Amino acid sequence: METKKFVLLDIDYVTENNKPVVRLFGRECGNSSAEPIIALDKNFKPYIYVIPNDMHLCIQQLDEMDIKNVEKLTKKDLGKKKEIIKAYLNHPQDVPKLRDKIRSLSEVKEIREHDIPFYRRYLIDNGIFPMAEVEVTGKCVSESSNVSSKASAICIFEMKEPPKHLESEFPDLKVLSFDIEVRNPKGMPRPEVDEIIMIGLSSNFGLHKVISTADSSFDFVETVPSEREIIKRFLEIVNSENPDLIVGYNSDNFDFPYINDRAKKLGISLALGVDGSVLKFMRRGFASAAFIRGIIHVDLYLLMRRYIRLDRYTLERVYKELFGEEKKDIDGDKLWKYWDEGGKKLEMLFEYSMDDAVATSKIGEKILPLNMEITRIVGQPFFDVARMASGQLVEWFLIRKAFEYNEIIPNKPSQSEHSRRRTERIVGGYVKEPEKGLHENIVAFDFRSLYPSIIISKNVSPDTLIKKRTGEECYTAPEVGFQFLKEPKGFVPSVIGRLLEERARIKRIMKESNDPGEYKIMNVQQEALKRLANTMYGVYGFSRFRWYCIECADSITAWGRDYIKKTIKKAEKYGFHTIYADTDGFYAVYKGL
DNA sequence: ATGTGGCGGGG
DNA sequence: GTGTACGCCACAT
Repeated sequence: METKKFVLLDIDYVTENNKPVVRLFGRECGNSSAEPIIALDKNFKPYIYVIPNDMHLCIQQLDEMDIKNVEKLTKKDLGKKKEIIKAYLNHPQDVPKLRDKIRSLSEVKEIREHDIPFYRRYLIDNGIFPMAEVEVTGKCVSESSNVSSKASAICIFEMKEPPKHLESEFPDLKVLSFDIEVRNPKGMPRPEVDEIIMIGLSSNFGLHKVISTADSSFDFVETVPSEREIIKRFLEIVNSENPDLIVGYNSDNFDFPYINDRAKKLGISLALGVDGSVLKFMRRGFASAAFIRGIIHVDLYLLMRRYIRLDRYTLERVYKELFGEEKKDIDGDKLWKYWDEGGKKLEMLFEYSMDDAVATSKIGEKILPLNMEITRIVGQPFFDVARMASGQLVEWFLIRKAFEYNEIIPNKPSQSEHSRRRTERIVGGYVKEPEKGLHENIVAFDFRSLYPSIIISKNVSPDTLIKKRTGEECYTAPEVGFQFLKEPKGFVPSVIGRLLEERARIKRIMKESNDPGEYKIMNVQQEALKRLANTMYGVYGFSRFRWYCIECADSITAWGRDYIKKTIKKAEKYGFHTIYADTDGFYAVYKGL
């Protein structure tokens, strides 16, 4: 038996002998030349929760269905203790196959946690976090230099015990950014006819180049004989450098699909994965996501849309917003002319290609740390986290917390429940339309984390919401009149409370820190905690969420309106006239008494 | 007011 | 893959 420590980058499962085998992908921390590790766990079983009418009869019915591996458990369901059944199944795919049948058993009141993807379940139940270190115990089963088409060595490790989470430093990861150029003389590039002419690469490990079929006097240009060789060279670089992350700009929907289409046409297998698997695409609703096993592909376009509010999200616009510098741009419709003309124009095109890859790199450097930190808190794979909306982030964070607090996770709303919820309207924050004119000597006031504070101080949570009045002490929301128990502390208020405490703790340490590197990391950590706390309110008001609670959402905004109105009134007594107010802050001018 | 359709980014 | 989902705006009715 030996142990290995590595940064957890990616996770999935494969099926062996009809049993799931979880695979953890990672690389030894702080050693950029270390080989990738794939740790296998054959001992994690899929399960769902069954809430029975009668415990004994229900177990009998499950037994008749050939579900013999069951455990009795006590869990909380929105704070209420319940005796439930944890029913193990053989394979994750048995869950969608069998759940309807289980649900319809006469002794089954409800089934729960039947739609948590297996790898997510694994992360939650084992308390391990992507982008943080894990320690595994077992043995290395192969130190192969030839797994499928992989050029480099890889360690395959068989785990004998569950993995352990290690409190670890922020990992130093190898990040490769890329960007392709296409010769498209007619409208948008069409992969059937328009060839790739350049692939620009930039990284934080010294690799900066443009691979192309054209010659150049620039040192950063590597010339190869054909488009086929451009793609092969790209593959070769990824396989030999083993970056932890690959970033692109709109690469989910353009660069990777395009490379994929061209590779198919040229008969190249895009074996980019750490396990030798090919580039895959996952349909995620309206969009698609490009996926490389064992390497995290992040599309920065998606992150930027979440990170800053802009009218447009072109690479140029985003770059200017973040760095204040203009980036030279070539009109997409004319790009092919630069290529065809050659000479000076071609050199400009090379510069543009390199520039785009570098800009992508720089944007990545700027926003990846925050998102990695969010990943370390939410505890789902970075690939997923980088594609989740803020509400989903909060929901998956709460799902993890629910496991820690021994709470059963609420089910997702059914289609009909979802449409019912959509008809419910929540009154928002208080807005006072701004007074026209140029105002001088303005004072600004705003509440710090207004909604999170209300949730905590008024204990606003679905499990503390009073449905029928008893004599217990409670908080009553203004206007709407909903009531919340003072004790015990609700699930969501507890979780937000812990987030804000942790943030305060980090901010305290920051004040005493004189190490700029450490300071920067802690600043990102507290920022991530703040963002998560501030979006927590959303889970109550978004119709498709598990913790939807319109009474909670309505009460929070009602208290918010109450607080700001009272504050404005108080300011008036001291001679301040408010000229504009919105939700959690206002601007005023001093008029005197 | 309500419904439907298209689009974002990329070259 | 314990799949399958956005949110906004323009335009029409």
